[in-house]
Amino acid sequence: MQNADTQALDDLFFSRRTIKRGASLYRAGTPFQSLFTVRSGFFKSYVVTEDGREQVTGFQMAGEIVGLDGIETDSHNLNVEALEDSVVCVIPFAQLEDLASRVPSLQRQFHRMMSREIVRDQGVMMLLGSMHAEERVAAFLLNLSQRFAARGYAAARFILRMTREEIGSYLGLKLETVSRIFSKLQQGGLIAIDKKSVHLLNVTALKALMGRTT
Amino acid sequence: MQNADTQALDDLFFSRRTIKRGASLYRAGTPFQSLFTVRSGFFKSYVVTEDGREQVTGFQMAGEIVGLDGIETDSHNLNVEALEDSVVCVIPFAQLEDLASRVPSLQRQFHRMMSREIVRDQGVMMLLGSMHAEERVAAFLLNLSQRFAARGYAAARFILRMTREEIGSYLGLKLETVSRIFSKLQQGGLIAIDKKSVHLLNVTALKALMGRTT
DNA sequence: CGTTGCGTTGAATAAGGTCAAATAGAGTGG
DNA sequence: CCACTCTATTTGACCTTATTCAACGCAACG
Repeated sequence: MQNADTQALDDLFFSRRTIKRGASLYRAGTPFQSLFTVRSGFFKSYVVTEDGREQVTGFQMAGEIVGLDGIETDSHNLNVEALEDSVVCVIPFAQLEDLASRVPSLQRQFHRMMSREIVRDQGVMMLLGSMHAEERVAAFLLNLSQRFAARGYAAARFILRMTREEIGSYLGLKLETVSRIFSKLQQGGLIAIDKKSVHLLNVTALKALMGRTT
Repeated sequence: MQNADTQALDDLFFSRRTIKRGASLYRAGTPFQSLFTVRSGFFKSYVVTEDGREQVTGFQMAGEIVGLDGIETDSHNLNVEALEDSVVCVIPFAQLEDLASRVPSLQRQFHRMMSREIVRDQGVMMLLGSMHAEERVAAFLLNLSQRFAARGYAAARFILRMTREEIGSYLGLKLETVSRIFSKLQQGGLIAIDKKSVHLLNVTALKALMGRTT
């Protein structure tokens, strides 16, 4: 969802860090020191309960920010893992706060970014709380599409970096359900999907699916 | 979830505003100018989709903060409504930002607060995405209990300010399901519930319910 | 009192979940 | 390069859970 907002931060040009596919950017419980903006690649963030259940809370792509969960307690509350080889820009938080207090526009920018994260999460709550499986999957695809488009990638054709299980976890569905719905959408001619590569054929119909009053 | 954090803000002592039961503190789409801390009373926040579905995104009680959703776009994304006659403290945001940039501890406080909101939302996502109806209700009661306790009220005995339908919306369940689960928990001796007044009889068992590996 | 909103409960139904099997790739080591 | 393994995905059959529909009770209120 973040658009040009992170630009201001990126321009500060802090150090970079490379994270290999499957590796963690940070883990829950570890000390919080920096925020990260994704330069390239793809991440998932998730929480794990005591009893071992894992809930994906979001996917982050280039241009988006990661780490806001750590500010509250000075230690991270989420796990963030690269779904492909990725590069992030490291923004030491102390430095950012200091700078923000002296540059009002940066402060503003930063606050907007946090607020956006809150609003985004509430959108997910909406999705999880009041949509049916099919609507969730449609919403998920459209959201990805929109984010890719916002970054100059093709809106209608993209690669799913995550597994069906991760999608399911994010959407509050089982992986089989996700798979079935993909198949169904394909049969309906709304999308073409082969493994990880998706092609949105009928965006209008997908949007209609989302808003259906079941 | 907010504890003494809002204290720093409250101490700034901005103007107050009274909201009658059923009245809105603010509505989605209206311009954002201020944050609010709840001095007394009880609120619900919710979003509405184009097709009219309503999703409750949270309940706010004394000591908690409201309005963070408005920062991003300078207009509110949520609706906030009083569930009983309430009083809030109005904090003009421009003033807060200005002050924060000059008082590092206040800046820090404010950032923590936003981060806490993000973490809280992710907790709700966990709840909605990976818990069963019974676990959700247990989690809901325990969460309320904990928040009441944090404010010096009785942890085991409190009044539900919201209807079954609002609870259901928040938990991603239908009101009948919520009602049934209350009845079941009561039969199991975990709680005593009569209309809006709840008494938690076996907190340990409720916690166990939450963490069950179904 | 009648009405209205909220809550409870039962019976039937539908939506997703679970279990299981088959297939297809991707990555690995020889 | 090939065989082998492991993981991801798809699909079917069946089952469980929560929803839907409906009836009823209760309390507040004009």
